[in-house]
Amino acid sequence: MTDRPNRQTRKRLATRQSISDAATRLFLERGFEGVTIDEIAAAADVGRMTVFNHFPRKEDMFFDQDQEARDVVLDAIRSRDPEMAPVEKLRLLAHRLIAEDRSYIRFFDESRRFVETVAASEALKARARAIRDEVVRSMTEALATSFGRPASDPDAYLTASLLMATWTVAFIQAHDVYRSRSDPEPAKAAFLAIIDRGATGIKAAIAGTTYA
Amino acid sequence: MTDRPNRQTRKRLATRQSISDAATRLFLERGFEGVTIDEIAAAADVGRMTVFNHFPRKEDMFFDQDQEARDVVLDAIRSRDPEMAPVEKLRLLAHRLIAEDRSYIRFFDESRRFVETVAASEALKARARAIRDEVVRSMTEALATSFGRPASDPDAYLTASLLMATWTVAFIQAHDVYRSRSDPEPAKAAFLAIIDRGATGIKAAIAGTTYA
DNA sequence: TAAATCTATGTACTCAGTACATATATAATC
DNA sequence: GATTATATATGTACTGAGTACATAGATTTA
Repeated sequence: MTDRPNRQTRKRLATRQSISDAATRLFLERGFEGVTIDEIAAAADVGRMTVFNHFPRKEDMFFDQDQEARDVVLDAIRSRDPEMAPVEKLRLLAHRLIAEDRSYIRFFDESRRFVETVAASEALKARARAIRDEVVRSMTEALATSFGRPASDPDAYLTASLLMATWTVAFIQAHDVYRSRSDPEPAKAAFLAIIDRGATGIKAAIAGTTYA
Repeated sequence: MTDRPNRQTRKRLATRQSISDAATRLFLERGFEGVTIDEIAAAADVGRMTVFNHFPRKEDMFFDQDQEARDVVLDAIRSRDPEMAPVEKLRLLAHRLIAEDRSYIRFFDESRRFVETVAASEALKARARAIRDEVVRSMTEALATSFGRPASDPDAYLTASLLMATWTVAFIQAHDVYRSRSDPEPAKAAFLAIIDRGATGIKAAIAGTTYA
């Protein structure tokens, strides 16, 4: 199905990947602020400007894989289901993702280093927050349009914000548990407990609206 | 009561204020990215290093007044009241602040320019998000300790996050309404409608916990 | 008054990011 | 297949925020 891209594209993607790989490795080793663009360029054996060609911001090299995680959530919202309200659908999605041990909500040593690297850097935390904001906007739009409402509907915005707040707390809290116990199971349980609590609350918050 | 500070302190505060004033005026005129630190120093008639002395980050010059707003919320949480749960207390606080027309939730031309300046700058939006994160941490701690729980209690964290999400949506949505209507009254109504919805949801989310 | 401290400020630096030019590889067209 | 167009890699030179470090002068304290 998916045509193999032509040589130009293959080369471009290979260059991009080697920059991303070199950068991520260095960031995990020495921390985000402990690595310069010049060092990344040298490690990936490309010119400095090539780095900026592929990643306009330094932070983009670290958060280079998260599109898939966003799409899973957005797809769940977009595939409107007359049988089930979106909040419940996302709650069940969380349970399924945990059960299936999907990489972006998995608890293992590398994800711990990842989380710790973010926590140690103001710039990475800032970018993580910006990404969450952008996902809230996408969720708002997906919710509103899939119910035939204007894209900036306040109820959709509130719903999306509360969902994101819940998922964020669940993620951070679960990683805290994992850090102290080094066992994925209690972390998973903590994650789902918070998701369930949040879902209960959000349903109450939007009772009586289009999205209930 | 409050002793008049000594001359050294008075001079320091005066210098700080004149930098903050010059910076804010320039930011509102030309946008955050359109002003350099050198220009701010010149406008305030101080050396460049003096600016960094008082404001380690450029963004600090813009968000220089918001401590009061944070304290009002945190004080409400800290003054534990056996008669009323904290979520309800904050809901009523929101109504009171709107009724009293308090400056940090007021809708008038200058606040609109302020909000628009933030919206136009990635750096200012990033700092606003960081401040919200910090307030969530303070609220979590205030909630947890005022109920005699460990400072990082997950239920307190979820409560604080949902509260902040609600207040943020209310603020942004209300300013959207104000921007389109130029009338504070519908904006106030929009603000309180969202606060009330959020409060209902959060109460449901934390039913059965210490904080209900 | 002398010593200690605080505040303002200068110099010189690092590093992310931008503007602009250009060479080279690849793709598209005749 | 030669030619033209485009995409990618890369260099040079710059801007502007922020840091490290030194120091002068004002103010406070002993």
